[in-house]
Amino acid sequence: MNPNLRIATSSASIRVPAAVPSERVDHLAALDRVGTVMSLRRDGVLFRECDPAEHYFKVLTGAVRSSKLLADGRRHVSEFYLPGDFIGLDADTSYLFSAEAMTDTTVVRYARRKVEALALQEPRIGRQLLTIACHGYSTARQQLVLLGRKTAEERIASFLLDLVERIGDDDRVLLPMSRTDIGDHLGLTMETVSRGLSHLKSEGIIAMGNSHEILIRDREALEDLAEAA
Amino acid sequence: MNPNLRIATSSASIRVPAAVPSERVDHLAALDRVGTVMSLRRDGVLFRECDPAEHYFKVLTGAVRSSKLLADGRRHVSEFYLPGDFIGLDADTSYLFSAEAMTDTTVVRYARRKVEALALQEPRIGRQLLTIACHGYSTARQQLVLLGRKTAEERIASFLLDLVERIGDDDRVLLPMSRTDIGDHLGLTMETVSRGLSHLKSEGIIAMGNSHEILIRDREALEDLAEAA
DNA sequence: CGCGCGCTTGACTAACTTCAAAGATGGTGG
DNA sequence: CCACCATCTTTGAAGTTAGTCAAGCGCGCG
Repeated sequence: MNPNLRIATSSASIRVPAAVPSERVDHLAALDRVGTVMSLRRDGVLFRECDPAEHYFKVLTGAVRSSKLLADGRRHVSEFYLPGDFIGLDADTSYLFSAEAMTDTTVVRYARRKVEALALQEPRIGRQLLTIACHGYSTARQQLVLLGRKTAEERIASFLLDLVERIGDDDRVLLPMSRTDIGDHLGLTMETVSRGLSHLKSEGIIAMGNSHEILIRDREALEDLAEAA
Repeated sequence: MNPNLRIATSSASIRVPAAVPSERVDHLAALDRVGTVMSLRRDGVLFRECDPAEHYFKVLTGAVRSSKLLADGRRHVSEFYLPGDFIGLDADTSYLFSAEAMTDTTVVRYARRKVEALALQEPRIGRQLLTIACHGYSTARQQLVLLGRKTAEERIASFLLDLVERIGDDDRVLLPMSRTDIGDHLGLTMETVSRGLSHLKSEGIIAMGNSHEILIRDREALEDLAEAA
């Protein structure tokens, strides 16, 4: 058993991710009855690529990274999951990516079998799952544009704005991930990410407390950079 | 009214895309009753980015390109839709991408409102939509790895294998799209795509009849290139 | 048969990566 | 509480991949 993954006893209220559109009410409440809350330490593994996909997860606190290794060691981080985010809907019979906690994290774990059964009984649950899947699909397609056609600095600007939106407080955000994680997410190297951030700082567009605390000083300029889409 | 888009009279049988996994039966049959068959000429527009998303579509014959323009004219092609593929599930209230026919094409058009109503009545329809959305999500995430971490030649190899799988006949495939479309899909320029194909040809890995007819001569070598994932 | 558009190829350039080293940061134990 | 060490980040210089610009080819359509 993975020592980084411990099952806690209590239940928990789960909030809908702010970014999921068009659905005001959280019909997933019924799901909570079939969910188990778990705690993971930093670098704890939720699942690995190719594991049989028997569970869905939802992040309560902390942050999870979804990644994949190519044969020669190149890594791609396809998503960062933050509080409220649902994990695993893209999986077929096996997971296509690994998922690891980037900081100490709590998640709810749902048996996939039970969720599917519930969805067939209660159309509104099915509908909610569909909404989540469509939102993930849509977000992934936006990221395709970023990786396919944006420059390094545009990618970094888009990334910062996205994170501020999701876990920022006004114009301030604490990055839960390393420069390497960001690079692997944006299709860049750690060094290019670092240089990009330094450049944004030297332009007065952002400020940094420590290297993980970002302050947006000129949101308009950042949006112009992210632009394009 | 768009002259490239004409509504035909007949109904049509719709096959499930071969690539959608884990669902043997096509519960969408009930949907056909609420669908309208339409024909589009080459370059005909199904919808544009920002149009209100009032319809879903499914390709019957031909090929559709889903693309987005950045402010300065850079273009990204996020998906190619081929016979059997369902279009529009990622959209929220507006479409996020434009969709245009790459060749003469027929599609079925479904009113989104009617589909949603059906899905709530009939859980298996909802389940089928969920499967399609998850498949799109999963495919998009695979493409993120390609754009984020693969080299030009690896991208081209992956692309060819994907197309052969979807519309190829054994080891032969007719590309319905231009080099520019392929480049905009793979995050490359037209020239790089052309050079990549020429190089694969010079290595004896593929052969070309005319520039749109590709023959896989050494599938193993192509898979090794696409590899990595 | 000729014309036009898309594809190919070549030479040069730019953006990002790689390799390397120095600078900060934060966690731990004395 | 402070000092040390490991780790992560920043910065610099050189290298590589893919992009840009430009010219010529060839297929397919009229």
